[in-house]
Amino acid sequence: MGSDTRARLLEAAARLFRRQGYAATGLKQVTAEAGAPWGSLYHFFPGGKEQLGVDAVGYSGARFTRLFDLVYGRAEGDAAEAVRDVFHLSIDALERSGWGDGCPIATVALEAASTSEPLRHACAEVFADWRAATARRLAAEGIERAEDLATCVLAAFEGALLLSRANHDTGPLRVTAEIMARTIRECRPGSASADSVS
Amino acid sequence: MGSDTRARLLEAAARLFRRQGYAATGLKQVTAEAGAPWGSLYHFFPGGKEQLGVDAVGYSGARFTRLFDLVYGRAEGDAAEAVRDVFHLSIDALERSGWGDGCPIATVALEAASTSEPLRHACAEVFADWRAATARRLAAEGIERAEDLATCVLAAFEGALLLSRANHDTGPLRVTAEIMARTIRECRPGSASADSVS
DNA sequence: GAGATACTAGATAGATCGATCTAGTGAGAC
DNA sequence: GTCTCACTAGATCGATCTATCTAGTATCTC
Repeated sequence: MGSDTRARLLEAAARLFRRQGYAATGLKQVTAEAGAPWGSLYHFFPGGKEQLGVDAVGYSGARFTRLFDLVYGRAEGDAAEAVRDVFHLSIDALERSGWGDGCPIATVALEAASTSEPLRHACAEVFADWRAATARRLAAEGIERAEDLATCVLAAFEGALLLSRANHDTGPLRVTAEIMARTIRECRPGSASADSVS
Repeated sequence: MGSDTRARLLEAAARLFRRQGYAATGLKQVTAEAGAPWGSLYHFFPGGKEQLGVDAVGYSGARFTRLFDLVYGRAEGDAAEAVRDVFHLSIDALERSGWGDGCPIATVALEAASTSEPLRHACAEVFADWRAATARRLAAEGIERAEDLATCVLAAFEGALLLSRANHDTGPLRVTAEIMARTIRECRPGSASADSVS
């Protein structure tokens, strides 16, 4: 047992979907990148391309959830600092990969939003996980309405990643990181404007 | 002169790219949707699919720039209110179209970011226009670092649109609109935390 | 009317797509 | 040994893709 072919296929698919999207990625390219025979693809993913997509989204999503939990679990710094760290991890990944490694889910999510219900649902679940991880970190600091703030933080992160990738410039990620960190600090209990909302 | 075939092709391409992305949209589908003959496509867009993509991005981008200027040019409400209005325009479009009409650029931008330089550049220019329009509106209210705040607002908008589309739920757009409106108000001169940054 | 230009119309090419199918290989069960 | 089953290997299918090519039609100029 134990052939790692399935894992290699999943990894290759995740990498290609991240870089060039779902529709632009051919299954032939996936098997070539994975060094796997064509026949193995339909052995491990009898549901074809859509199943491979769903599984790859779940795979990438889980990997990033672990990464979030790692950063959020660190002792140093407050929640604002932790969020800043997440942004800067993406900055590094973007620069190191030549603007290739953005969000592993976003492209597929947009492509599938009105096209494939299983794929869209898989993306939505990943986003929910990321949001929940962020919300827990915010709530640990006593921030009220942590769920809503986490939604906004995740949205700003995804959007900034999109802008930075499109512009080939890390500026949007850097700027957005600073402003969101300040926004988080202002939501802390005891902050001057924390309860200016209700 | 005066055949509107080119305009119909552009409109159909923009609509399809918005809904299902660049790679997933076939040129056959574009001509069919436009009611245009196949031959006309390469007559008006000799550069093929890529030129059609670049032109469609510019077309959609200009249309939205006009829409932004319209909303931002209104007399009623402050900048925070205006930004809120932009978010809610998208909420309406999303609901009316059954989650189809998101950002007309974002999907293509992500697909092209590491794939087609001309296409990526076209998207970057559109984003720059949108950011500039937002920055002007913010600066008109005396907000400092309006460019940076506009970047953040645009990022949050794009990200919230992505999340709402993936979740089939306007919640992320609504929540993010409120938080960004508050953030803008806190950046106004005279606000308690306006100069707590430097 | 003649000729040039702009556009329409669609056949066709050649490549590639996702998916199915058959045949073969290899390791473990008994 | 041999039976079984997980997996490999790739030929093959029909559909669809982008792009090119040739004709034909309409419209304007002169």
